[in-house]
Amino acid sequence: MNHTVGARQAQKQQSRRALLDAGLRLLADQNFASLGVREVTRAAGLSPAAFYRHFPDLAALGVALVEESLASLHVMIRSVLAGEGGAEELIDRAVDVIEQHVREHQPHVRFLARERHGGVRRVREAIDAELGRFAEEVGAALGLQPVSEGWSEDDLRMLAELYVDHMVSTAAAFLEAQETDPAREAHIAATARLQLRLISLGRRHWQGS
Amino acid sequence: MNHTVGARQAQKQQSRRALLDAGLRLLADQNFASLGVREVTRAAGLSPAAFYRHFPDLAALGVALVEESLASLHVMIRSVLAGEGGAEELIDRAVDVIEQHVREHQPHVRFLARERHGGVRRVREAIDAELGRFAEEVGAALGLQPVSEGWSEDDLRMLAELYVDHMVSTAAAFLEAQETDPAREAHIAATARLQLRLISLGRRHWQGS
DNA sequence: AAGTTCGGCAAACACTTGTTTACTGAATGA
DNA sequence: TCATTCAGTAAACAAGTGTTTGCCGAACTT
Repeated sequence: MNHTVGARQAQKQQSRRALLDAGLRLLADQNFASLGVREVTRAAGLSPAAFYRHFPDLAALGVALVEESLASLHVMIRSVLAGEGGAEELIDRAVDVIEQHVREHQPHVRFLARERHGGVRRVREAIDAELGRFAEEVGAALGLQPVSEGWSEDDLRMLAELYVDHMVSTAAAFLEAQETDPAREAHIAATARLQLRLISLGRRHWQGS
Repeated sequence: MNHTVGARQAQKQQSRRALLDAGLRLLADQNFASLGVREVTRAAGLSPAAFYRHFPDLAALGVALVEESLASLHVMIRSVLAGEGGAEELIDRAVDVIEQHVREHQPHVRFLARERHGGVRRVREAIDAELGRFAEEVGAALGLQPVSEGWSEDDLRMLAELYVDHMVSTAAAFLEAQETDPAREAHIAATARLQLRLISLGRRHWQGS
């Protein structure tokens, strides 16, 4: 939608990108609340004042990062639910996709994990709202599966939230493993698969609430 | 063990407590990494230099808080597993106890939720290690239940981790609800109960991995 | 070609920060 | 009673902070 070009806009976008990237890079080993304007601009190669040409606040930069991070999440969920196959195939694919996603978007995922319960309210709420919409999307997709015949709206939502929470926990575990003990990754994946199988077993025997 | 008295020691312990309390209070709306020595001592009514009579580091204070927080968690788990009753009663009691625990130890729980993936490695690792031991305790308790006949060690551990992760997610949800929309608490409790019922259903039909 | 817009800069504002220093004075022990 | 211990203090250190100011000069518009 925003294919305004012109050397002016282009360079502005470039600086904005530099700020976002610098922020994300710094967030590798500190949390958002302890980030500083000067720190970010220094890492981006800009002057402190330049920051305010792009964001009114540091929190605004945080919200922008949330949007970026979750856009990639929505892409991910679709690639899981899109394919064919039974429960087993779906579980395997889901865990694979999560693992790969964490590897490829490590900074974004870490940002989400860290700030989900972090100290900056606006960022926290943005994440929670988006994870809610995420659960809704999962719930709708679950409703289309044959296994869900006879399930109420509420029960579907409950199940979707269970899946989303499990996904978040798994992603966080992958993250921690990748930066401290990569050998654990396979074990985490195996555990996650078993847990999903157990949940899907409970789902098949569910009689409604 | 430490019933050393003497007016001297007593007052020192009192100051230490003041520092811990002040820290915990400040952590209500910021994360640990952005905490400052001056900030804590100011809130505790001491001079900045006094801090170093008690802790070498701010991280040391953080680790002390982790220990406090998790002691109360272990007490909690025992009070859940101690009682009698079938799966349904156990689920109801578990959710009740979590809800009550979050209410009574809000600052500690928030601290754990926030710093579990927070920016200070030493604190993060202390929490993760303790949650691991926690899962172990749950796994052992699960193994004693009749439903677990024929379950392997690994499968029990997998199930225990699922329960612990679920407990953490639920606690975090209660926390968020309590400070933004207390009316949601009942709904969260109901959802958590349903999810636990679904898991326990899967558990009854589990054939082993 | 002349005029306007505006992203970026250096400098200055009034703070806050962690940590060390030399000190005070009450509790302790001989 | 007198000497020692030691939790707590005020003051100073150099270095960091967010935000505003006036200005420059390249990119745009007319």
